Amino acid sequence: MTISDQYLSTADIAKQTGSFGAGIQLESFKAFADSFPLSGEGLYQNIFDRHADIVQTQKAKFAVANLEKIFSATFAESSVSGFDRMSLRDLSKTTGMSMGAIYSCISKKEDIALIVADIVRLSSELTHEQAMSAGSPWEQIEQSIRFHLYASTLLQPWYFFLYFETCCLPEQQKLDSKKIELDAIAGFEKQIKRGLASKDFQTNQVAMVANIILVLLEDWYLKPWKNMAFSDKISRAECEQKIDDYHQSITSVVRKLLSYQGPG
Amino acid sequence: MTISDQYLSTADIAKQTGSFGAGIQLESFKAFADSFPLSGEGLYQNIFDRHADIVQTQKAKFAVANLEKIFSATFAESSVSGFDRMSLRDLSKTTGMSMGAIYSCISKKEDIALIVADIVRLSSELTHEQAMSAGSPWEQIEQSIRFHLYASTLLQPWYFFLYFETCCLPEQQKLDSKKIELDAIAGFEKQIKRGLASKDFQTNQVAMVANIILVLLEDWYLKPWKNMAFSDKISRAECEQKIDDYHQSITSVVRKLLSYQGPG
DNA sequence: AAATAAAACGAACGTTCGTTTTATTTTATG
DNA sequence: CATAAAATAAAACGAACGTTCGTTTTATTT
Repeated sequence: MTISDQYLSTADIAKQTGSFGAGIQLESFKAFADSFPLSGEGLYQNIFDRHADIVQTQKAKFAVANLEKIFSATFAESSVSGFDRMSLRDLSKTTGMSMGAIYSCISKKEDIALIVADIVRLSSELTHEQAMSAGSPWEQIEQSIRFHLYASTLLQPWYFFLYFETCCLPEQQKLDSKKIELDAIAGFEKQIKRGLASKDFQTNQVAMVANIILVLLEDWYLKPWKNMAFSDKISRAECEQKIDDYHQSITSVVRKLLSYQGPG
Repeated sequence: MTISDQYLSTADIAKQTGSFGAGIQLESFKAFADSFPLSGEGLYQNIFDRHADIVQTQKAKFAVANLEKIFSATFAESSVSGFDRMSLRDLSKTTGMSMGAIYSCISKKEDIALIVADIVRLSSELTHEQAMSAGSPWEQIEQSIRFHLYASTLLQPWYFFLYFETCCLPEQQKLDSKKIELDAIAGFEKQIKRGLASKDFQTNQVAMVANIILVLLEDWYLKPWKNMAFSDKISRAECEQKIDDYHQSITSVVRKLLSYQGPG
């Protein structure tokens, strides 16, 4: 059994609760953030629930607060110097936690990276599920891009970390990480082909257009300095505006490449 | 004086020799490889010349052979585990060199990353120079893309390494690395604006199109598993074919986005 | 053959890291 | 207040790391 197998996928959770990925709102970024299960406090509550074997702290209240400290500090430090160079002694200082406190949230340093990989995988599965929902081919693509932008904005440091620290992970998680990307491209290809079949789209570069969508989505969370949507200094309204602008840019390009003339 | 300042730029070299970046052929990949100064043996000879302060081995013959071993092994190992995790003891085993031999080519581990940053910067400057050459706006863009594809194919492990190991570098080199990307985008924007001015192109998404070109070029050397152009198993002719196919894909997309109807 | 200098060797050093253990104190909650 | 959970601070451990350096090998010249 690989490590990625031992945690429940969204499909498993859906079987149990019937509602994990359901009811996610796309009307606005605020509505999305409020309904997305991996947002705000819910994110760390999810980690606490999903990784009970790793997190030794028993009370959710303490675990959630400390996990937030650990991951925030990890992202801040490793985005500058890399995960390997971040020592747990540094982490202890920047979080204000003792070594003992850190080691009651994780059992080893690598757990931090493993949990990030798990969360991003989970988020990607939610994104992938949404892509299967009904609507015209164009609506589907537009909504998928929106979902991906919203999710990767909320989880920007997580997506960023997984992309650049993949080589810190065991072999299976490396493969999982690559599979996330390939699945995303395959999803867009499928949507484009559907539009070709219904004569909504016209192109002989299905793979290329799908790939462009993906790399533009990656660009969003990998190069936050290109857009300033992730700064703490801007308001949520400004952030929402930037996301909408970028969404508009991508869909405009894709519309042109798919020769889509219809509404939307 | 920053470290990047202490090595000659292509402009400085051009002043001295008048020919470092001149005469690079774009007719075919083979012609390019033969005329590109950072290709084959010339690459390590260049390192030996440019970094005489680092490389303590005196005879070029030995230095070139050992530098090739060191960098080849570094790229092989660090693309899997990352530069920080690659120990110099591993490097000693895989290269068959002793620790002492390694330390007569470099003065410290970080030198390896610094030299990679220098070579990629040099290659990018050559690319940037070429972009200034004459021709119609469309020819210029097409040629720039071709130059970038050829150079980043020959130096794929170098470009790849710099992208993923930037955080292992000192602050100045981190900034340099980001500047390379921003300059490339700015270069494409300039070319697009030129085409807009001459009415060859038509778009209201200059920055977006320039950015798309860049991320597609990055995709080429960052995700070699998408295309198999970097495998040792394929012939140079097959490799050239794959580059041409990808070049065709990019230019086709860009032509569409710039509404370019003319020849080419 | 002898001399020389470059190159290669590899054991050893000091440091840092992840991790564990210890004893003690603080905090939350019934 | 009582008690269990949580957090603290400090010390210690062993493994692994980058780096150094005295020595040996090799190639070339005298």
